[in-house]
Amino acid sequence: MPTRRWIAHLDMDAFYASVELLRYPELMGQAVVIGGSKRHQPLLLADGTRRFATLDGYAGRGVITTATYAARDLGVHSGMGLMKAALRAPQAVLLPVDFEQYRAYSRRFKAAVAELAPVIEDRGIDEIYIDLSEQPGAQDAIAHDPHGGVRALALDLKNNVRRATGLSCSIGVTPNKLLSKIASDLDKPNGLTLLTLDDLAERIWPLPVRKVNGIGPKAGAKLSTLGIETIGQLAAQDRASLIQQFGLSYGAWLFDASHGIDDRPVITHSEPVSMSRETTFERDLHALRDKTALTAIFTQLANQVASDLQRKGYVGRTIGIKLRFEDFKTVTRDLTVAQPTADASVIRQAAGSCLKRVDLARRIRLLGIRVGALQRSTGPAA
DNA sequence: TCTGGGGTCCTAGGACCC
DNA sequence: TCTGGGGTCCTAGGACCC
Repeated sequence: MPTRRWIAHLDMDAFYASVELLRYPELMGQAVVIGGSKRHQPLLLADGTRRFATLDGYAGRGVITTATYAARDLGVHSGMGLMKAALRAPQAVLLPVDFEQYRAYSRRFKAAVAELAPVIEDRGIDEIYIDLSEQPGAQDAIAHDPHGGVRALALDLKNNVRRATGLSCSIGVTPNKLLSKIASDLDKPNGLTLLTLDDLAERIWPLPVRKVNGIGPKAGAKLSTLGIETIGQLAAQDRASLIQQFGLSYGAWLFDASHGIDDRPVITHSEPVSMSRETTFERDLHALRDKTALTAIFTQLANQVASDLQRKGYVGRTIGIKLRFEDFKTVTRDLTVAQPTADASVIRQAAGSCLKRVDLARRIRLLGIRVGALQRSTGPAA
């Protein structure tokens, strides 16, 4: 392991929305949000132009998965309910999600990076970490002129991604994953940010604690009640008091993170731990009054998760369900069976016995089925 | 006008075994 | 028989991420 690592974090800019703009270039520069169901597919008119749905009057339970930068300027962002977004930006164009298309572009941008730098960790559909430390050829450039060499390599990555996909991305390059993740966000879109530990106080410490990957809503709120808003303020705490407030594991991690310390390697291969399917109903359903509909959905979820497992070549031993009630309270139940399976009827039956252990007095808004403790299946599905 | 769907990891208690 | 300690598995919930 080299003493000095160079780790890149590459994040595609407004990925889903940008893929849609390739398909509908006439929307370039406009406020566009992606989310919801296939109902609002654009209509091709007789004169060859397209008619797009807008957020105005949207009714339903969808959320925004991605918004263009123009839409973000209107105060809407990913995760926001579409009905709330419709009040803020009624004229924004609404497009349905097309995961198959995004997955195709995801494969393309990752392949374009791999041509130049093969040590890649997948972090979902639109981002990756890349270990540049051992780059053959880059090594000399890095040794002679660390910043120039690394910058040139990162620019090559951006160019290759654009050539292969027509899309822009933002890259952060630093000595570790934690800092690179923050850095890639500093100059979005189409950004390139190089930082070393010498830049910590000036570039990282002024940022809000929530910019750290791993500090979420709960930890952020607790830090705020302690008067800690920025990463610098977090770094000014002593380790012992953070451990006292947050426990040994998380407290020590908070301390290290605020000082830019992160030794995690770039993981180039990982096996899935679980696979699941879940669905939120258009209206809340009652276990007795809507028994027929619920039964059909339950069977469909079991079939879907079974076919996912079979297609990808896995079997699992722990079968579980997830329910979310009308009051948004969520419960899970699971059951570990003797023989790992990918069989829809076995999964359905085990999930059914989990369901019997839940009090179904309240109406249900979400139902899910999960299979965990996965192993690779050998031969034809058991 | 409440909040999608797909994941990972951690914690904690109880069962069970040696 | 009145009572230790360690290890692993199972289950439930929750924080967090993309």
